[in-house]
Amino acid sequence: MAKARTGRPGVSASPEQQERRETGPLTRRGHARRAALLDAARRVFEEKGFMETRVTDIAAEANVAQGTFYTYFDSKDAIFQAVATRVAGEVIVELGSSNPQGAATYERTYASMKRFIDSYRRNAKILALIEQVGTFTPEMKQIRLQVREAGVERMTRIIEHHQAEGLADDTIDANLTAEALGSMVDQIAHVWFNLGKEFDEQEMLHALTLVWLRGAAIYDQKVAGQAAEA
Amino acid sequence: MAKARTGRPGVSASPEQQERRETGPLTRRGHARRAALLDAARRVFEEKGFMETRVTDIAAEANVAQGTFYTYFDSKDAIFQAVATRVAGEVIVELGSSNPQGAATYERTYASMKRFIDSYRRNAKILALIEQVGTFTPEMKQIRLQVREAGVERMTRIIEHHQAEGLADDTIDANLTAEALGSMVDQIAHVWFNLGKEFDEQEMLHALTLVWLRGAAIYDQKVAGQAAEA
Amino acid sequence: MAKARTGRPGVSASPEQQERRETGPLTRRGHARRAALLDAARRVFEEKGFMETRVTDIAAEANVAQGTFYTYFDSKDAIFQAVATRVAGEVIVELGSSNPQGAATYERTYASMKRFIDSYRRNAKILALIEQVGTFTPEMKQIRLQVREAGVERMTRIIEHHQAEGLADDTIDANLTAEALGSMVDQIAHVWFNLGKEFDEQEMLHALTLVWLRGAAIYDQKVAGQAAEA
Amino acid sequence: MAKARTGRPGVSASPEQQERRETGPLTRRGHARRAALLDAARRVFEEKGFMETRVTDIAAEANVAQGTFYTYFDSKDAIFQAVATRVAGEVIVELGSSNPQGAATYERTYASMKRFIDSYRRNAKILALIEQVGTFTPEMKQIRLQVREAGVERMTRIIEHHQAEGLADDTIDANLTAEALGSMVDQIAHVWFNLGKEFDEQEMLHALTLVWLRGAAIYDQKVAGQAAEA
DNA sequence: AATGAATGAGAGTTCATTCAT
DNA sequence: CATGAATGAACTCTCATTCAT
Repeated sequence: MAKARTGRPGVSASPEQQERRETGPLTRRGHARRAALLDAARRVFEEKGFMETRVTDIAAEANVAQGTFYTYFDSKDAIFQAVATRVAGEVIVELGSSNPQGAATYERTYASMKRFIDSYRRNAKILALIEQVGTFTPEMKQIRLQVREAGVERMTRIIEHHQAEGLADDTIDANLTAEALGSMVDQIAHVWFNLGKEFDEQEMLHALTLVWLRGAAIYDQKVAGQAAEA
Repeated sequence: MAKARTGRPGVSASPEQQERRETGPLTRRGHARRAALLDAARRVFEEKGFMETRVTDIAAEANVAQGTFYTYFDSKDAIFQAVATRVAGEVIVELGSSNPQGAATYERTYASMKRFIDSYRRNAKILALIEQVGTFTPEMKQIRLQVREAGVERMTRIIEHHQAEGLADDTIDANLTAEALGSMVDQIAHVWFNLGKEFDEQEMLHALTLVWLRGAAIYDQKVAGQAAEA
Repeated sequence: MAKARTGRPGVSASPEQQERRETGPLTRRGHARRAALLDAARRVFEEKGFMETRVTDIAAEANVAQGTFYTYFDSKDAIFQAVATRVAGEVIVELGSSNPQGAATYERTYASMKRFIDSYRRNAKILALIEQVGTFTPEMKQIRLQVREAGVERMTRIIEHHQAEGLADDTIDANLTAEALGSMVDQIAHVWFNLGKEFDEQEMLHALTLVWLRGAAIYDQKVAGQAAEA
Repeated sequence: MAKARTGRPGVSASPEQQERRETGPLTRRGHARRAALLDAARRVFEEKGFMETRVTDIAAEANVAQGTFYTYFDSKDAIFQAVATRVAGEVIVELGSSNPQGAATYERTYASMKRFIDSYRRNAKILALIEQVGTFTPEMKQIRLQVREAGVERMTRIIEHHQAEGLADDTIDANLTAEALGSMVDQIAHVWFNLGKEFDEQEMLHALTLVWLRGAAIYDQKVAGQAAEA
């Protein structure tokens, strides 16, 4: 009789169909599929970018039919948000896992920089996409800011710690300084890995470390020594 | 740029129309039309973003028929590139216009920061779009890098000037340091005006100025003074 | 009915499942499930109409999984037909249950009208859907005509009875007149309950009764009296 | 660069694009195209019904590309409404064009019935579709009621005219009687031409005419004569 | 040189139906 | 028998670009 009125835009899915998408998969197999789709999506997004990625591509990469995609995700935007949230979470965890205690010596700061740069490099593509998609979606802007915030907060705590210990100029605003220095590292990584400008890793890490310590007004012998030699 | 998939594939524009586009407008009226389209495009792009902007919108905003658009520009991509190039040029000129001679005192540096921030604020939307579109087009990446380069180069010269005059630690790499500090300012402006994080203008400018001077290892009384007071 | 285009074309259901559908439910629980699905379907169809009803909705309303639906019914079309047949049967029974014997006085005719109108009102939504779906399915057209036929036949018998008793003009064609008068009542009910035109119940029943008695050329005192008064 | 984000549901057409649809075609060629599409739509709707009609079918029938359809109409629903409105208007005009003056003799009434039946037969398919689509769209319900109203009003005036002239029982409610009798004729035509029940034209017209005159309580010699003969 | 209409390849999404567990 | 997930053919609508006038 009546053929299916399939794919008619403007007619939204019946509530019952959407429920599963909201509830999440119920069976073990369902969970596996969802995860497979997420992984596939990450790979395709990294390869093709957001706009060039088609839902078809993701489904194909995950070896499922197109319709299956919609069992788990509402739309391309939705799965991107899921991927982005996961990556953002990972990056935040990676940054926070390091031990920021003790004095910020040149070596420690250098190691910290290296850790950030490595983490960024690994996730550069997705981070860039978050940035790009953030242009049209407020949610992505939030995620982008959260990643940033994690880094900035950590820097703020380090600076405050040094100020409290008398190891840093305590007349400066720790938070704003951290905002500035965090931005510096963030942007260098972006220019490096996303815009494709090439830097020598060691030299760049050295430069960042020096500027960071000086900018944070931390009294460090090596830095001071360098200044003294001048 | 990547080929558009729509239109009438397989059928290319008639030779005459092609030629007209390549020659550029010859008459005075033609020039005016082209300028009107560029202005309209900038406005529409700023309002709607790149993806959401339709060629129709630009034509309507410029009060010309849709077909007329293609008399002056090859494609949506082409007009965006034209807009971007113009804005980038303006920004570069604005940054370069200031006088970087003389010692980089706190006041001068602060003023310089303010100039940059103001310029960015005025052009924030288009700069963000350049960034966004740069995700898929190498040409835009280049333009983005050029804007950056202009700022970085200027900072490099300032640092080198101070090093030559004995007013700054000359053991540091002037160029890499400029890259870092330039990134800092750039990114702060981006977070501020595009991601919408709010900062107190004076405080932020103060913080940026201090970090800049310290990070560049410039010997300045006020900065030193502050450190001394601590 | 016309073939559905979706699903997994080319792959037909496994023989076992096919058989189960044809045999009908054997266990007591099976019967209950089938009934629950029918009830649920009626409710959903009434609320959403045929096209907007999804198999999912019916399954959810009946608290069974989607797959279970197909254990009992071949398709959405099939369950609609089952619902329609049931409702049609009920309506036919309701109409036939009244006692058409004796002279068709004003009071009796009025009461009969009222019974019809009430029955229609109760089943209006499904009757309208039968009509609607009848647009594409011959089976539904048949069911629609059967309901009608039941009413028309009954009216035919009444008229013929009166003609035989000398209580009505016997030069008129009893059957065609019944067709006309049956259509009248049917359509009024449709306009009233489905198209939403509002009528005063008593006045409308009065008007229908008068037209019916006059149209059927039945000699009734009250009707004649009214005419005489004029 | 960016490929067209074509057909992305959820993103509505830019205002400028929609404008033409609202303004209507500006050139003569445009008007012709619009008319061609309307004609094509009517043909396809009549052949396939509403649900089975695809926008593709209409475009093909009108010998235009799919996209051209959307230059003139928002959607399938929109063009159906346009077709329906036009047909409804035609029917209303056809009904109103006849001259209802003078006494409603048997012959005049018979001719009037014939005119209605012929008009309905010609437009039966579309009228049925209006009915069907009316199930989901209030606008169609309105159009359907308007067509009805035109007929009912005309009948009301005829009855009132006769009542005023002393040629009809003036104790009956002219309007409700017209509602009843109009419904009768309407529904007979529907059953006849849409549900496919076959009637002998002359006999049916005769029956309708008699019932109409009697039901409207009009004193006519032939009718009275028939009654007298009985 | 300008206009307004024409084009058509696709992209996203739905849902009846089937199948593995 | 029940369940929940899988399938994929359709179908609608968009918009960059071209063309006839």
